[in-house]
Amino acid sequence: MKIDPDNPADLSAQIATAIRDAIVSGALIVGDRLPSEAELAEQFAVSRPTVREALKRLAAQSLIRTQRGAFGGAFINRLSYADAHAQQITTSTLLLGMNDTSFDTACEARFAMERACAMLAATRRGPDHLATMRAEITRQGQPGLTDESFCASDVAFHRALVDAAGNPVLSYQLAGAVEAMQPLMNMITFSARSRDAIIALHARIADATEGRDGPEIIAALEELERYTRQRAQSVFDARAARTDPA
Amino acid sequence: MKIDPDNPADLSAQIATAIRDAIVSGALIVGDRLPSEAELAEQFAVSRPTVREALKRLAAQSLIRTQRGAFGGAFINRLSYADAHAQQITTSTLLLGMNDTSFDTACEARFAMERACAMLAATRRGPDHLATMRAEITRQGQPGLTDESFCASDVAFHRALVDAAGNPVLSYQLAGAVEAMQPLMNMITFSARSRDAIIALHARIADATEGRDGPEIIAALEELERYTRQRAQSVFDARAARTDPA
DNA sequence: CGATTTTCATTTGTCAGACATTTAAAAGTC
DNA sequence: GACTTTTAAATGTCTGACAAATGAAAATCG
Repeated sequence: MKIDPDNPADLSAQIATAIRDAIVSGALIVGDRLPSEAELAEQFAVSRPTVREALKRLAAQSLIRTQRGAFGGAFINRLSYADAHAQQITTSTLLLGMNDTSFDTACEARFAMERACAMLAATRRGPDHLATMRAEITRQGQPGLTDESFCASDVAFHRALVDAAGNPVLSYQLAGAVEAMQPLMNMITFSARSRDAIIALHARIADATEGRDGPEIIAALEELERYTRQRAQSVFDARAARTDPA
Repeated sequence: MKIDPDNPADLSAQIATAIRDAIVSGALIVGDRLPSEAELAEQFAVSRPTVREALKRLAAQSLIRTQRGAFGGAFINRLSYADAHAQQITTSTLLLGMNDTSFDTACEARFAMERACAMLAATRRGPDHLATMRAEITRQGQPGLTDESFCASDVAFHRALVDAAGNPVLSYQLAGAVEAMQPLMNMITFSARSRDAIIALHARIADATEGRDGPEIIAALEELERYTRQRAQSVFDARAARTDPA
């Protein structure tokens, strides 16, 4: 674990990279304790604040956790699915928000991936997944629900479908795709009529999931994608006509 | 943008979260310049090193970039697909490596997602994608190729297939699933015969992509998943028999 | 002797002040 | 006007220090 002292730029970044590489390569494993900040400072021939900046970089990625006190220090963290989930959602949200990704592109990716869960969900769905889906459908039908709450419930419904696939890796990957779409979906105002159409499709998905009919889930998701993109298109068209009435 | 000064724990984490929230919510947009470290220190009523630790946390997630000199400072970074790609691969690799995720689970997720690209890839594939796929197939057939190189070429082949779908969001999401599998795949030794089987399936995928036959791509990928899992199983069985000859 | 309390060394969290380095704008010069 | 020099602002780094937490060891007490 060495750094290049001739490169006077970004010492803390170099140190962080060196330690990260040691973790990824397996030289440092979960639970291992890093040397104390003072010892690291001596090893890398830098000051303690510089070491600390490097450690904070790693902490930001949940690679280490720190503990104060005697026999405390920085420990290699087990990257949990929950941590990875959260990171993925933040990253995906920013990615969509900052790169003027078109609604269609995001929508296409999201439904393509969600359909990938359909067959597994049909096989492995349990009563809890079905219960969640039914509950969210009920909520979506309640009058007076704000658009934000409707979208949140929509996300919860689809998460239940994804989780029904019973594959944590798939759930983690899909989290970004499904949840990051929410800010984009929030830009769409859902009329009562379009809500009914969506709820009907959700019911169709829930029924198909209950009946373990994978192809039917896929068909319903395709229909939902088509409908969502059409709704978005009309919203965007209306907005364009309002701001640019030429 | 406020922090809780009564909570004396993790001031730098609080500051980082406050700024990150401002970015995610859109209060700070790409290109905006944060106040200088000295000004931030004054605003949050903390010292400059503490502010710096917070900024390094954000830099670790590629949320900001810093520039030295007059009129320098910390600027909100545009999160590029390339940055997100790299982060995703690191996170996914660590996730698989640290949570004793079974090979089957990872494999199932990876192929499920990859099949989600098949229809789009059949529609949108260009000559460059085909060329890459053919080139990698050729490389995979060369004698004397190490297992690591074979796996690397395998990843490149599948990346080409994913990229052929022509959806950057999908490419970003898939990067984690496909590339993070590589360390797991590297644990498998590929005999000449199993390489031939894989190459044959790759050729089948390339042919189907060329013929824009989405269902055939999916069928070939399913076959490949089956074969991969079978190979892995026999490798693990052999290993278990060697270490535990009871 | 056993249980409880106290002490203490270790380590992270934070602060203050300082200097080096980089950078671009502003001032000066020909 | 074009070029050079100066300068102010900002990050990068260092030194030294103190506060707070924490678990182990020592001391104390029943």
